[in-house]
Amino acid sequence: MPLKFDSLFSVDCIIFGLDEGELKILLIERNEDPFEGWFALPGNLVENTESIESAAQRILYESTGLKDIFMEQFYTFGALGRHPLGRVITVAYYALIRLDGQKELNPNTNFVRQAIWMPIKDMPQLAFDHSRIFRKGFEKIRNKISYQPIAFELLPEKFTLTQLQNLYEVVLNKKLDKRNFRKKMLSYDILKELDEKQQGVSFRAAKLYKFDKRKYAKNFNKELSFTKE
Amino acid sequence: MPLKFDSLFSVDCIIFGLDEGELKILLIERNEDPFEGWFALPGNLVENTESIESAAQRILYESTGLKDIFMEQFYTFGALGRHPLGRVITVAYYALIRLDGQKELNPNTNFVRQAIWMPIKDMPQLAFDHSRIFRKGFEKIRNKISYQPIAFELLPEKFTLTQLQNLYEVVLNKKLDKRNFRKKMLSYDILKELDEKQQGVSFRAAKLYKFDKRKYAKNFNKELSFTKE
DNA sequence: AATATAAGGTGTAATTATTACACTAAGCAA
DNA sequence: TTGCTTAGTGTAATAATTACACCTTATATT
Repeated sequence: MPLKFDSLFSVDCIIFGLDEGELKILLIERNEDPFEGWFALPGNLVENTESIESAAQRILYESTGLKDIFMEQFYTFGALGRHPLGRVITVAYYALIRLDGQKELNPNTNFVRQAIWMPIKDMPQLAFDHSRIFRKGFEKIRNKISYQPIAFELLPEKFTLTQLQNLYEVVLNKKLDKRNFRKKMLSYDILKELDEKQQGVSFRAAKLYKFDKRKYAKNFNKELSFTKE
Repeated sequence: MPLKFDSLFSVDCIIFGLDEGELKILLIERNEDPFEGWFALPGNLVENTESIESAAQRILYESTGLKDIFMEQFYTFGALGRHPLGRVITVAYYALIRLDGQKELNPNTNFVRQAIWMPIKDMPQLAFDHSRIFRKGFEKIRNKISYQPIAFELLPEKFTLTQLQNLYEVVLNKKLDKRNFRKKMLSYDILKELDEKQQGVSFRAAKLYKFDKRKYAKNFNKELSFTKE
């Protein structure tokens, strides 16, 4: 095997989470060179005995303690200068996760100093070309949320329509009309209205809803459009 | 560099062309093992001194003689068993090209026995996991043609509205209404109507149009929707 | 010259989707 | 009881989509 074809490759993950209505992504602080002390996307080299998907799962687990997260591949980055130590091609994944209460992060590999949830509005400069990867991934979910029911993966199982609308507004970075949003969302008939209300709020409590996978599967071979306006 | 991270990786290309209204893709017949004598997508290993994009260009040139084709990356395949000789991860690209008259193919590398234009309706089983790659790429352009002006890259510079409609019908695999198609397409104001007509047809000649990049750039930051119906 | 053939080219009405817009209701807190 | 905050609701105007059929024009044939 001639050396000129030899390369390393890696996986990098953009993990989105919603914390009190604020969109965050998971970053690690690097504990080794290059870029020691910098924030980066969780990622590492792929071994040649594992599939890319399972590498993504393993690396995420080692960096953060999180397990069994559904991830979707979105792009592969291989510019020549992207890694200071030589040719490393990286396959980028994103995932949307439900934080609910527990969001402790427990990295268990020594090249990670800590893992944190970073509000996307405060994103620092990242190591390597990770800022670019992040922008491309964020663009991807912004686009995807408009026609696929991925918002529900970020919300708690039971949510109010206002929470749902806020999420769309945060991701799309624009205001939506309350009446139109509700009318449209309900018209798709993919939500189940529960007999429950929000608890512990100091104002009129809103009805809770669940995303109904059954209805969704029944009503949509074709795509939705959640966001024209 | 520990051996367990060592991998090879490659680029595979799906090149679409339109030949007398028929959609074809470019295949090579392999001249060496594994899969000697099988048809495959043009592809090969990426050297560690070239970017993925330039590797795609180089490999396409070696396999077919074609140069300076715009290619877009769409997915990376890395299942463990996908290559019989070991771990090879492949980055897949597609391109749409204008065949016009000249469509001779001149492979100049000895692992390619011949390169041919294969009608997509006659696609044979391909080497490696290339059938799967093809399906995913075709799905991608089918999706993309619905909201981006990529159809024009396949057509000759001057085309009739019927040719344009036929292309949409072939890619989307459904009939469209002539009046509605024309109304909508013209409403986007991205075509330039020429003072010329089709030549050499044995029936009433149709007006020729050009895609007008200027108008397109002016009229669209947002996306089109060519195909609801 | 007349006719046949084949595709080019065109409009309207019904339906559906999208947008803009503002007030009352409910629950809690002071 | 009053005030505060968010929940929840409808309508009318506009725009987009769909369904649908006939006349026109250029060429080829007799």
